[in-house]
Amino acid sequence: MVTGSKELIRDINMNLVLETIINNTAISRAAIAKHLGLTKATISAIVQELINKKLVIEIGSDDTNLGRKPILLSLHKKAGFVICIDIGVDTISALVSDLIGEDCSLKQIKTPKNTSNIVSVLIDLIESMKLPKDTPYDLVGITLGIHGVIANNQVSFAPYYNLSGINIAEGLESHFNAPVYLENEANLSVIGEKTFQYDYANIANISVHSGIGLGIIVNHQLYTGYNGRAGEFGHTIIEIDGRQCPCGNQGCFEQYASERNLLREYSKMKNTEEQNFEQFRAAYEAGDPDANKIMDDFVKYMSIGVNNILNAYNPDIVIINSSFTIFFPHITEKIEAALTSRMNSYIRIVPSVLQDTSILLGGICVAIKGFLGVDNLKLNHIDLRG
Amino acid sequence: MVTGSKELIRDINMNLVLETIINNTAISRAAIAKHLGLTKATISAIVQELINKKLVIEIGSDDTNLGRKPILLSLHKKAGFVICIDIGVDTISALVSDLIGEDCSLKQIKTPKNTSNIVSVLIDLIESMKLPKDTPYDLVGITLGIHGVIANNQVSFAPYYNLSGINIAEGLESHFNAPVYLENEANLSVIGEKTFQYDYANIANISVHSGIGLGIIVNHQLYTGYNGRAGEFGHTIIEIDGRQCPCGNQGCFEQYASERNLLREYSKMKNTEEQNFEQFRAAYEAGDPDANKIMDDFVKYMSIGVNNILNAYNPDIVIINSSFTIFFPHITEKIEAALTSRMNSYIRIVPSVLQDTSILLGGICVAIKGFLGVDNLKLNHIDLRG
DNA sequence: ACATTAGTTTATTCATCAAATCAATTGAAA
DNA sequence: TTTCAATTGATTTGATGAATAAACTAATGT
Repeated sequence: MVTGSKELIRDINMNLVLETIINNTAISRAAIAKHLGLTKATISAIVQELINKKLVIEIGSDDTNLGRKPILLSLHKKAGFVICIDIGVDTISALVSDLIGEDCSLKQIKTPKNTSNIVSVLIDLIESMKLPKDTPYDLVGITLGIHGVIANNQVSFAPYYNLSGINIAEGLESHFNAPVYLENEANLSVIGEKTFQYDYANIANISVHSGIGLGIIVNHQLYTGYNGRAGEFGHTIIEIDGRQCPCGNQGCFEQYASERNLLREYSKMKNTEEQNFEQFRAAYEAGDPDANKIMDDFVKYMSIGVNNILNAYNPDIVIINSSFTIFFPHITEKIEAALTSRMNSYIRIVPSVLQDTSILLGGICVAIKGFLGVDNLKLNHIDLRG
Repeated sequence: MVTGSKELIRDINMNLVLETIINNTAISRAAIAKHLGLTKATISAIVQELINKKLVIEIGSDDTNLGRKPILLSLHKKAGFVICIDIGVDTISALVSDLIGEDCSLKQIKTPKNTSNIVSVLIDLIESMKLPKDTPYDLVGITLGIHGVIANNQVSFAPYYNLSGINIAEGLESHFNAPVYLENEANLSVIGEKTFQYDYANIANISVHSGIGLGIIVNHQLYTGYNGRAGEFGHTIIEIDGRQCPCGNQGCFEQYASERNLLREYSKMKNTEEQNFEQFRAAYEAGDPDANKIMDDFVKYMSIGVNNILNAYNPDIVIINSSFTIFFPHITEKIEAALTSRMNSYIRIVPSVLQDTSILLGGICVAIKGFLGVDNLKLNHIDLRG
């Protein structure tokens, strides 16, 4: 039970001050006081505490044309570092980052066939990376991106690899002495998009890959549902008695709109085995009518999915993350144009900007938020492939 | 911006104390202190303030077998009263209630064809009712249930009557000098169910009538989305290129599962005009095979809708409110059995208990919550037709 | 009389606020 | 060039109010 106390108000105000400093990059005490509506005395006291904790540093003064020059404050971005590891079906990707998502380093390995000793694989991976040295806090959090359902920081269901029953978090926590956060990949994606790109209160982020997942932000917070299964949007039904899905349903959305199924349809048309996305893309750009038909299907099915999201969640914005939107970003305009309901007011439908980095960047945010205690983090996007 | 301050502490703790008193019906200061983890001194001070404000009364002592007998505290349920008016397509229903949803009185009138002077119609209706007298606060809130979309406490879209552009809230507020809350009917329903019946953190409440609406509770709070259109679940698509819907889409859920459409299908089978639900019900109970087929369709379509809700929202519980569930409550078991996905873990699917009173009772809760400032209200259900 | 539980009183702590003060800077008047 | 008013930033000081701990009073049964 959260009751009111002196400690609570200090907590609230300290987090707000820290949040203000981070989200404004460089700001003075006076400006923070004005922004938050607290007195300068209060802000000075809180800032002193943050400086003592080595979370905030003074970075010189600003150029103003009247009165005493303000001392600019900034997050001490090298106070510690965080790690996100995306455990993909084929590849495990690890990203080390400072506290603002800058100065990252990436390493990738093959996902082992047998995942029973995943904890030691991850420990070896982390220890093989170049980690920042001599920081006040060192490693302050690890996030694991999982292709599956998470409940109580454990994998409760994963279709592509067997991680259920293994207590990954505890294993890593005791070895690195830092909190470990497990989260679904689609959920990390939406956190990444919100933090680095689209700072809205309510967001729906569709991740279309082999399956289809939906990351949901409600009132600035990730929504995961009763037991972590919110956003299993690929298994909503869009066709009565439709195509059989391995999940047991007929007519699941991902039997129509997922990359895997669209490529399968394309391969059928071509009477070949397993066309990959690159082949499809080349054919499409060469004007191949079959590829064109597949693209039309993608637009048609996605517009149904988007319609269902709008009428169910009514988010501020819908973000689509898929190979299709990576290579043909303007496809979202076609999807928007294909919406038929006149009940939908104008809502932005946009392609992901972070693309395949959204999971890792989202994971970085989770660990940073956990360490700093900041509710609503805003950071600048740094393109990893720049 | 909500910053920490002394007032905030008092606010938080006062609301918690009030909430504890309401939700426990009768409780002592010592028990509140234990329940909230605050000291007895704090609780005594807050309770004194609440008694001074005439919101809480002492109602004698409890029977214990050792030590001083505790003084039981209770909400002063006659400190004021609230009103909810459900503006239905055919009927306007008004309910006056004390502060715990007991001691209600109901009045119904026909909805006027022309709703341009709706404000004066509502004023006349309220003034024609027997209202409690000589209470400390008198009328403390009015909730209006609207069959349409609400944004910023105004009607932004209503399919069955024209209320857009009329500032109903302001008109009533200035006349009665009490806050007026506008809310969608499906949203009021889910608030009613949560407060009086199913106290879960995440709830999806399907209201099936002429259309299909969904009231959504996320983290104990109503979720309405970016511009109040969350839960327009009747216009999610369950059939690609399916039945034409007036909204412009093809294959909307409510073209299959709404009462109106099922009765229309039934009438077609019978080659008669406009069978009503009573006729259908009689035929079904007499074993009519056509009626049986319609019932099977309802189960089939609803199981698709429920599947989509489970995979999108993953709520703690799904509540279904319709004529079908009122007269055949066990139908929810059939709907549950018709779910085909093996990915769905066990989630309760239940018929509404409040049935057609859920809107009015939900509206009462909104006004009470607004007056008392209590976040998480729990009340006991009083059956209006008892 | 004593153990036990309920509720109140009192002194202390701590985070906020308002106001005064100190600090630093500009620019115009002397 | 010097001086000083104006301005803005940051700190210090005393007051306020709400929570706490601990001591106290109140009531009750054995």
